[in-house]
Amino acid sequence: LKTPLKQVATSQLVLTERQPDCQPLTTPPKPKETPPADPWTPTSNLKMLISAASPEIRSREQRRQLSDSSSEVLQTKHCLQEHLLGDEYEKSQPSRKEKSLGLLCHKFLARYPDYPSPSQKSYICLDEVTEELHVERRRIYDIVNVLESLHMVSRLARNRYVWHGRHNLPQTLQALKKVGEENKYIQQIQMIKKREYEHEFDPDSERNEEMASSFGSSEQSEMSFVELPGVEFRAASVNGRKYKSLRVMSQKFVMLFLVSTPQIVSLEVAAKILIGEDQLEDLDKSKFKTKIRRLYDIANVLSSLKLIKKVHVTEERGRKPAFKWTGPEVLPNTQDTKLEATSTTCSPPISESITSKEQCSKALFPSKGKQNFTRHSSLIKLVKSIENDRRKIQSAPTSPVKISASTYQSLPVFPNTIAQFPAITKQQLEGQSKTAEEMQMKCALSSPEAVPKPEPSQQPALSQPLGVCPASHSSMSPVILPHPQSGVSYAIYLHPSQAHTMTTYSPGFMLQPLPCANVTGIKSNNSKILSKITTEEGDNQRGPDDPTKSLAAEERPEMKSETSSQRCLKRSQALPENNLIKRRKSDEESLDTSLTFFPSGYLIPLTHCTHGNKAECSTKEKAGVCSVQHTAYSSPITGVIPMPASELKTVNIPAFHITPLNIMLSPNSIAAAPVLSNSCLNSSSTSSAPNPSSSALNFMLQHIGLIPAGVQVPANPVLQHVPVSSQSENISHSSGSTNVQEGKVIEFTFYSPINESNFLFSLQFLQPKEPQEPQAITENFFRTPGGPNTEPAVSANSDGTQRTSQGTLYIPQRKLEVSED
DNA sequence: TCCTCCCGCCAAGCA
DNA sequence: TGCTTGGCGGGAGGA
Repeated sequence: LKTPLKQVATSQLVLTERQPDCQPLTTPPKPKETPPADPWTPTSNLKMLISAASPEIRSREQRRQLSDSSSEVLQTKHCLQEHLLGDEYEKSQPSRKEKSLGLLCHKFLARYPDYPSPSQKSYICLDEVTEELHVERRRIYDIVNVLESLHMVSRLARNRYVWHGRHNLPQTLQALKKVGEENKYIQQIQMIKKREYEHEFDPDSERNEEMASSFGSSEQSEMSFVELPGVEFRAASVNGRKYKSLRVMSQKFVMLFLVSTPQIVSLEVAAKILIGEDQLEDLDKSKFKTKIRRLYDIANVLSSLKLIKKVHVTEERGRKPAFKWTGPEVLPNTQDTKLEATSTTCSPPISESITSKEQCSKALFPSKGKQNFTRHSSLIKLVKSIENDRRKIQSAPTSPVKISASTYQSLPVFPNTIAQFPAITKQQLEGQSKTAEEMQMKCALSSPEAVPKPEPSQQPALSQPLGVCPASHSSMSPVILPHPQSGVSYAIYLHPSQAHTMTTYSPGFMLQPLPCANVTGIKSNNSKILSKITTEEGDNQRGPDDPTKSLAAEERPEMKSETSSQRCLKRSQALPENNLIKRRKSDEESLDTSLTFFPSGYLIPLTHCTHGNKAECSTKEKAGVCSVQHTAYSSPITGVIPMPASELKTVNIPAFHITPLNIMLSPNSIAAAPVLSNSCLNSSSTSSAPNPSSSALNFMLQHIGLIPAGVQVPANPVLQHVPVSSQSENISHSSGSTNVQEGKVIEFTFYSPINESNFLFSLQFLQPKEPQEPQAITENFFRTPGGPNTEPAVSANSDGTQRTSQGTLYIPQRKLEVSED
């Protein structure tokens, strides 16, 4: 371990002290010397305590100490300090040069080894760095962003980065070179130079238009971050800012060097190219100046990395600042198959569909090999979604420790591609045709081995995702997957008629532990589609007379490894019971860690299942109904088939859970029953409406896309019709939610800000007394009047509320014009 | 004078 | 509401 640089180090000192092989693997201790102007007085002691308590104060104080010499500020300081803050203070202030980003970067780099041991990860805590380097966070971000662009660091969590050193540099440079070539930066540079030669840079519109068209002809487009497999891009910002961030700019800048011959790039040319990519129409001076500023920032960091060196090029117009590449030579790519660096647009440079497909697939599903790639532009949405998820992970206060690439890829079942599954499936959904739907239904019904792959033409570049989707992909609804050790079953419900959702976006596709053994599937009236229910228990759980044994065996491949389930269980159990949504989100965000995933359907775990833990479900062949034979009692679960708001999709909410008693909807975990156009269910009174479980309700609404994630509707939504309960409530649940009497039907409308529509929900809480009744109820409940193969009709009430015919809730397209009630 | 780039405002996003 | 992150441009230091 090497002692870090002293704060007062001059640039020369920094340069001499920075040794490439120094290996400070941990954050070095804070330098002991105190600024001469800030002696250790009671006041300063107090200040220290205060600043220690608040980063903001700390930062402010640092700012003051470093640069604030105004008397106004000084008056607030200790008299002794103030006494010393005169000339002496100013003299003690580092000069502008000493505060340069390049020097700061040297200091920063000196803290970490160029090639850290893979076994020992160096973590970067921004707070520590800013404190120890006596610098504002903002400056550290500048450095880190550039380093991130070279995959020398990666964001781990809030305030926390991982130091990779230069291990990834060759790969990164090669990838950048490839992307640069594909983006035809050489031509752009030549074009700009040619123009400069012919004319001075002229912001006249004509010239700009030419330029714009030229850039357009070169098929430039917004480029996003070039990633490396295993070095995940975890930008904090998931919005558009990311795409003009310092990271991206830095990569582009490096690309220019790598594709140029000689490897000298002037700031002006670089700025023009970067501007040209971003906003061709705004090729104004201010933009140019801003780009130049940023390029200086980047160049300072790259210079500190000894990748570039400042030079000057002399042209007709005089001396111009430029930079020369002094980094490692990047060999040309001779084997494209080995280097999957693609333009983020992916589309223009890669013309062949297969290539494009493969590349995009690889971009989504990086193999373990040393492949470089960028993301296909068409997948930016997916990437955003993924990054959004990831960001949530990293931003969470309890962000998990980053999983290294090796860990990532050594997960028993899922590569890190799983983390992208929701987005992938979402993408798939958007492009789905009916044929695909049928195929997916078959897929869902078939064994894992028989999972049909979508037609390439329908889902270009995504067949791979499907191919690698978990075997559970083929799980049909509902499926009980017991947890072998705990006896807690996992279940997934998927309404047969919604088989197309099997591969569609399913925010809640992860499994939740379902501590319930008995589940009844919902039979669809669509004869073509059969529910399938399986149970699988651990060997120590399986009863000898398990009627579903064979089926379970068939489904066994769908079970993810025990470790996955266990982790899921543990994680889930560790979370508060009453925080379903958070749990779901949290788990969802942890996809890449350990969870078992199901492509569709989701669960609200039973919060109370203390009696039974064995699933003994018999598959009612073709009917897909699992009758319950156990005497175990448990709370029902709710399942909702998630669907995209972008399409008019049917949504079935079929996850009724049948205990030996009956089918029922948990009072504390609402089952959103399909809307009945004219509620055939009992309804009469509007008083004393039972409150649906807030968490379950929100869970449902969020997952069917009616409210954004994170938005919570009150526990008592707008209940419009509250049918009278036919039975007295005798189920109690510990979640604290209002008890709901069985048989009670709650009908309420909900205005979805996302869809800008009103939706009418009917919720029924059932608890038939006979075991067989639930099936009938279920069937009735989900029977579509039109009969099999008939799509339920959507009806709009006069008030604009979207109603569906029996059994299905239709979610309208976004922007559907319905009255907001 | 102009290059260089520090500095910090402020917005976005998230918890 | 507070914090993190980072885009952005004013304007100052230095050559």
